[in-house]
Amino acid sequence: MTTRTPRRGRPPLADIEELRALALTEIERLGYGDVSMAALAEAVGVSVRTLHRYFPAKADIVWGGIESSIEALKEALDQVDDHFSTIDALYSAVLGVFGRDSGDVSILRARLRLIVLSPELRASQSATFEGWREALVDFVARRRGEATPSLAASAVGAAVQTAIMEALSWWAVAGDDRDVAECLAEALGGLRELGA
Amino acid sequence: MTTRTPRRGRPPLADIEELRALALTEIERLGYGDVSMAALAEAVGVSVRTLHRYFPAKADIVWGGIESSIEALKEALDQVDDHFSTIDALYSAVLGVFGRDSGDVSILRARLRLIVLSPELRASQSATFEGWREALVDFVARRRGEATPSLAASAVGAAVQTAIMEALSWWAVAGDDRDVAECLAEALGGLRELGA
DNA sequence: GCAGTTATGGCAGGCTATGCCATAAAGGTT
DNA sequence: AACCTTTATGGCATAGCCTGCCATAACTGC
Repeated sequence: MTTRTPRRGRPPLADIEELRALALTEIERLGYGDVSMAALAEAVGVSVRTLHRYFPAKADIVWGGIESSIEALKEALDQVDDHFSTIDALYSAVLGVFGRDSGDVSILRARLRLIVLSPELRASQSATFEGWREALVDFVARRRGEATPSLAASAVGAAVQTAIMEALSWWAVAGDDRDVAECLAEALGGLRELGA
Repeated sequence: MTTRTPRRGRPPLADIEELRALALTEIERLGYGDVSMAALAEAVGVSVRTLHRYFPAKADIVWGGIESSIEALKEALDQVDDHFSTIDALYSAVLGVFGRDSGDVSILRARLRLIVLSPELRASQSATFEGWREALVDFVARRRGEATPSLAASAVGAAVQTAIMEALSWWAVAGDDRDVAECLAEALGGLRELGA
């Protein structure tokens, strides 16, 4: 891709995704709040300073790991049938991203579980989280025929994101008796009934 | 009220609300991110350690200042006419808390402005914020006839809180051409139209 | 005056995060 | 080969938030 530059100076020690995978293993083993950047640095084999260069903030290790889901969400939102209502379109697109059971999604679920179960991570407001919300806001604005998102679109987009996070939270902490689709349907369904 | 205990040991140096007022003045003067706990401690005249005892976290200085709004919100939600739809009831209650122009609310607005304009504060997920959401979730659950909040109620409550925060954000950063009621109406209106 | 109680404040330490800079490792140039 | 440029690394210092521990201060009751 774009990483095909011939490189001039000293080559990096490792790929960022390798480091992330190693770090996430450690985080899942010990818990996000109970493993320090120093411990992570030792676990993945770089200095603390370098680790901070790969991941500006500790939360980025986890949040950045689901960055690809934003692109997937955007694509899914673009491909939804026009005759769906906005909320149905959102449900369909989100389910398309999180509901499938490929290996990718299995990892994605583990990451989300990590985020959802760690208050510090939920609050962290990472760039990934922002991008995700932006995608939802843009979609809502488009549906409303707005060139630039109004307050209404921003509020709805952000609200939907919150509802989705809530659904994923319940799913993450629930036993095996509920699946993602069910949780998402209930959460977004509640939103749909609000107007009635 | 409940503070009428006869006191045994050493009396506190100051009332927590006095400290909060002093600290908030300093925070509003310099900006939340640009004033350290050390600076605040000096400004209000207590040690850093003691300041941390009054306010477990820096964010609590600001968030705690709008704690009373939770009670106000709960009361307002209790008194809404039953024939209002859920979303109308929420709009009416929230407007009742934030829309009036008493001196109290003027201070409340300043606090909210502070929170809304500071990313660190928005993300902080304070106890006050949690309590506020809890009130909304409980109301939604009650409306849905649930003894204990379901996922749907939790999602809707949290989503509504997000929409409200978005409305307050726009209002806080907007010029003087929009008032709170207008912003809240647009944000919640967007949510209402979602089901259509 | 003495004991018990409560609040304060200093100190040490752990944590995340950033700036600065010397050093290492690669490619290109002469 | 020697040297320069470029890029990455890692160590050091620093700032800031937060907590535990403990000595000390201030007030009440005996």
